[in-house]
Amino acid sequence: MMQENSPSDPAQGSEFRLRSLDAYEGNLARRTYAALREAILTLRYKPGEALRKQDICATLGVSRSPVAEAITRLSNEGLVDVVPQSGTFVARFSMEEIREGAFLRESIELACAELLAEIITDEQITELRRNLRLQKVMVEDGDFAEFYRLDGEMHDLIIGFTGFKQLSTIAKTGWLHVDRARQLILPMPGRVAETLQEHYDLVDAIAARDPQAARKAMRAHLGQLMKSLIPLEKTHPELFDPS
Amino acid sequence: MMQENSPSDPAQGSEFRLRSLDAYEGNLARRTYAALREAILTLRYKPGEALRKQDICATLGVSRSPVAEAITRLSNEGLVDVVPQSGTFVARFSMEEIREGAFLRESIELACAELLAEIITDEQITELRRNLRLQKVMVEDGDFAEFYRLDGEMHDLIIGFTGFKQLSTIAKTGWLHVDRARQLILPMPGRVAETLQEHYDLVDAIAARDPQAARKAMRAHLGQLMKSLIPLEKTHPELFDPS
DNA sequence: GCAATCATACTAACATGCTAGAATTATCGA
DNA sequence: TCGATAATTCTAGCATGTTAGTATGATTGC
Repeated sequence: MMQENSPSDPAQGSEFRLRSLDAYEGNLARRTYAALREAILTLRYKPGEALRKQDICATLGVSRSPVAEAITRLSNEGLVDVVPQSGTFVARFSMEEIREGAFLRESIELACAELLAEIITDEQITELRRNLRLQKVMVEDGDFAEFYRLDGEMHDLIIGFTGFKQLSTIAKTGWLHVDRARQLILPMPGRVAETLQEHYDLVDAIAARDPQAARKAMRAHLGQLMKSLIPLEKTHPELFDPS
Repeated sequence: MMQENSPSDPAQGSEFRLRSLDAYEGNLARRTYAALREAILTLRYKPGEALRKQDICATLGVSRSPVAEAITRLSNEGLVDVVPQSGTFVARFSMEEIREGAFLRESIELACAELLAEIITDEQITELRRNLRLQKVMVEDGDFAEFYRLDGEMHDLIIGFTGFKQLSTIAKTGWLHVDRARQLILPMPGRVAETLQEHYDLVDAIAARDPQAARKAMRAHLGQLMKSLIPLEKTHPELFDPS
């Protein structure tokens, strides 16, 4: 099996890319997992790149056990590919997986929105609206990072309001690949404003207790996102699975 | 933390409950995971029971490493609860988790059925119908185990026909808790016949390319299942999470 | 008899040694 | 010069030693 390193980064071995473990919580294995996951999702580890266990151990100051467990979890989530007796590689993008993640999230959130239209409380609507107001501020200030954080929080709120505890985790796991790909897109002010409007439409539909409209808004929203992701396969072919 | 063993089985230590690893495939860790998972899902390991790593190692003839990795995976799926520095316990049933698993699957399959209504091919419809004919035979013969296997296969087919590769795994992971609880229900011939009819309705709706009808059929199907699961909390309180 | 304390026997979590197999590089033959 | 082969150096996977924390049972003090 051959899986070339990026030829551009021969001397980046000294790992600046992993945050210290005490930025996270849990046991060593869980924290190691969190650190690696973040580095992969933010593209500090590049798709196709080999993951050197020894370097990771040295950088984080832990033994191979927690690192191995972390890699196993990442492998289960599809963020890394493990090749037996050979190596572990950061998974390349796959438009197929991205579509699948988006479909999964759409499935879950459509179902949640539909359910919520029946059971949502006024306090919960207020919380969603508050989140939207914050989003608006971030768009005005051009603080895209915080906007995306609030975006994620809003989706979390919608799922969480159903009362289901694990659903959000599952939705986010599927969403990982989408999130990683989204890092490649420079946020365009105009597009972000549109996104905000889509969020308004979605919350309005839920608040109006109109499942059909909520479905439509959710569809439109995710459809727009996919439209922005599809060109990536052409512009960054080296980051994608040959398929 | 206190988590009493079932007082009824003091001497069942000798593990008859795990199938040999060569019944599965993959590396040791994966096979160990599969063996434990099967034992838990078939209730050969009872909810609340402590999992003794040493016994498992001895029974399967492997070291602690693959067992530890297997338990980590089971923990991620919610099938076991790990108490740090204390012990690992087979997760008790939780009606909340069961509802959530059912909701997740419903979300996914509704979305799939809706999508399929647009893209399903005649060959795929034929395959579904063939599966139904087999189901009918099993109902006639009273072979409930095989019926349930075909049931699962049918759901897999529906999801798989969308072309998404991972979706089925996710749906099944959420379904785990439901599946485990279902082991407690004695299949009643009458109910199984009804279930078969629900399957017919579902496939008919998809084949007729009628998303609305497909949604309705799927809803009805899973609603019936939940109805049969709810009484379990009363009849087997010791297997459920105190909540 | 009963509550508090202590010793013991467990466990998960972590560190590390070992092995087989794959990729890479070096060596050799033409 | 080039292609095949052999040696080296990687790796994942597995086994096992070690540590720290928890639950349990015995012992003590009253």
